[in-house]
Amino acid sequence: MDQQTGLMSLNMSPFDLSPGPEGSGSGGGPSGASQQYVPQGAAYQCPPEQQSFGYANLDASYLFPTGAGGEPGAYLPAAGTVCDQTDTKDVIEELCPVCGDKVSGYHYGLLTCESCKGFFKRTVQNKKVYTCVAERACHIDKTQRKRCPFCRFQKCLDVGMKLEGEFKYIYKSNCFSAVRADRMRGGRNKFGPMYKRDRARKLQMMRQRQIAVQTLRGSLGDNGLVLGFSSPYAAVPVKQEIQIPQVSSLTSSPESSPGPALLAAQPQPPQPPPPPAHDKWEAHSPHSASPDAFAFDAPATAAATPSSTAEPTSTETLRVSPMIREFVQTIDDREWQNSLFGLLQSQTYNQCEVDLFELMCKVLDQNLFSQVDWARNTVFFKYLKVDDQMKLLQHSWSDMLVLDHLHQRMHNGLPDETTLHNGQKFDLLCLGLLGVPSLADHFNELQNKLAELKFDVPDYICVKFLLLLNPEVRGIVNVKCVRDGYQTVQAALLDYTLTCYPTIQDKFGKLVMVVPEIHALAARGEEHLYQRHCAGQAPTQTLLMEMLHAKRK
DNA sequence: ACTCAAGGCCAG
DNA sequence: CTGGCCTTGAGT
Repeated sequence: MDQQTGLMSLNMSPFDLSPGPEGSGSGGGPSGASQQYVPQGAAYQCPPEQQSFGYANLDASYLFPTGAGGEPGAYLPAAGTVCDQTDTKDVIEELCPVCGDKVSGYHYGLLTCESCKGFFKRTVQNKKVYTCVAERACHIDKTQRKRCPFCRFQKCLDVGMKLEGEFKYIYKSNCFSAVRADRMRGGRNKFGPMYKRDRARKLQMMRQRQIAVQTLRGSLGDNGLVLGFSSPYAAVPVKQEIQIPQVSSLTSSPESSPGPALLAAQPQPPQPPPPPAHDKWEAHSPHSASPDAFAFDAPATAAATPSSTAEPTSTETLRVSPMIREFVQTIDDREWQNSLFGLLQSQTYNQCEVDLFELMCKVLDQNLFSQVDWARNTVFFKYLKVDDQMKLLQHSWSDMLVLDHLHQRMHNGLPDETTLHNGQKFDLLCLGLLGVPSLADHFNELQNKLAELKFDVPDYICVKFLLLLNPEVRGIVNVKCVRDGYQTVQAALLDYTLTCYPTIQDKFGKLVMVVPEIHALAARGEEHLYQRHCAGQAPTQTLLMEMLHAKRK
C-alpha cells in the first residue's frame, strides 16, 4: 500500500532545474530579473518529517466540528452561526496560515502575518521566480519560512492568498485587487464585505486545513474520518512544473493590464470563467431581483431546446413549495465557479506546466469541501450525529460531485474546457467524470436524458438531497431521521414535477431512475481515482483521498 | 476623524 | 532578501 518507493524516483523530475550554488546573502537582483533562490546550503533537503503535504487539507474537525460540550454533532451550527461566534479579535489572534506567525490583518484576501504579506507582495510585484531544491514540499513555519521561497509562495497560493485581479470576477471592476498592478497606494479595497463573510468560512477552513496537517503529522489515524494511509510521506505529488522564467519586466498600466503583472510571460490571457449563471432557475421567477441574473450565459442544453411548454412558468414557479425554494437558496453556484477558477488560476500561476491530473484532484477536493460545507448546513442533515453524517457523505460524495457537474453544465453553461493561466488546457468535463475520459459518452447520455426531462435547478437540488439522505446506507443510527428527510424531499419533488411539469409523463419516476445511473458512473470514477491514488499519482492527505479510503474500510 | 489594507522604505 | 514600521487614501 505504500507508494513511497516508487514515487521517490518519479519525483526526480526531468524538469527540475538544479540550481547552481548561489550566494544567498547580499544583493537581490534588480527587480524583474530572473532569480533562482537557493536556500542556504545549496543542497538543503527537507528531512522527511518536515515535509508538508502538497495539498494537505484533511480535517475531520472542520467537517464535523464538535460542540462546546464535546458532543459531536448533537448540534451543528447552521451557516452563519460559526461566523457570529468568531469575533474579529479572536480571528486577529489567529496564526498566519502560511507560517504560523502572528497575524497582522487581512492581506491579499487572508489573515496573514506581516512578513508573509511582504513576501507575497514582493514576489508578485517583482515577478520572482524561485526554485525548490528539495521536493517542493518544504515545511513552512515561522523559523523556516526563509529557507524555501518556492514552497513558501506555493503555500501562500495554496492557503488562498489572492493574486491581483482575481477579485475582478466577483466585483467586475479593475479597481479591486490584491497586489495592485498600478501600485496605487492607500485606499481600501472593496472586498471588505467579502472578508467579513468569509472570515469564518473560507479562512477558517483553510486554517483548519493547516492545523489538520499538523494534527495528522502527530497522530495519524487517531482522529480522522478514516485513515488508511500507510505513511504520511507516501506519494508526494508528482509534478512536472517549471516556474516561468522572467521574460521582461513589463510595466503594466492598470487599464491595459487586466491580469497580474506576471501575466507578461504567459502565452495568452487568462480565460475568464464563464459568467456565473447561478440564477437560471430564479431568472424565471418574478422575484428575481438582479437583472444580472439574465445577463449570464443561457444554459447550454436547455437553451438549445426551446422549452416554452415544459418549463415552469412564472405562475407555476410561484406554486413551488417553500421548502424547494429554500433548497434552491442553499445553492451558491457563483461561489462554486469562483472557487473553481480561483483555484485553477492560483495553481497555475507562475507555472509552465502543471500535472493536470493532480490539478483535477485538487479541484475535486475543493469541490468536496464545498459539498460537505453545503451538507453540513442543510436541514435534515445538520441535526444528525456526526457518525451518521460521515456515513451519508462517504456514501454519496462522488454521486454529488457528478450531479453537481451535470448541474453546472446544464444550468450554468460550464464549458468542457478552459485555458489555464499558464496556457495549458484544462479539461473541465473530467471533473464530472472523476477523471475517467471514457465515461464521457455515458455522462453525455445522462445529461441528454436529463435535458429531455427538462431537468431544472429545483430538480437538481432535490435529487442531490435524495443522494445525500440515503436511508439505505449501512450503519446509520438515526435511520428514521434520514428516511424522513428522504421521503419529505421525495414528496416535494414529486409535487414539484407534477405541478410544474404536468406535460412530462412521469418526470418524477424518470428522475429517480437516473439516480442509480449517476451512482454507477460515480462508482467507476471512484475506482479510477483510487487506482491512480494507489499508483501514487494523486495528491495524498486530501479529503478526496480520505473519502476514497473510507468506502474501502 | 477613523479604519485598515494596500504600497514603500530601509536597517539588518 | 527579509520583515517591521511607515505612508497613503478610499470607505465608513
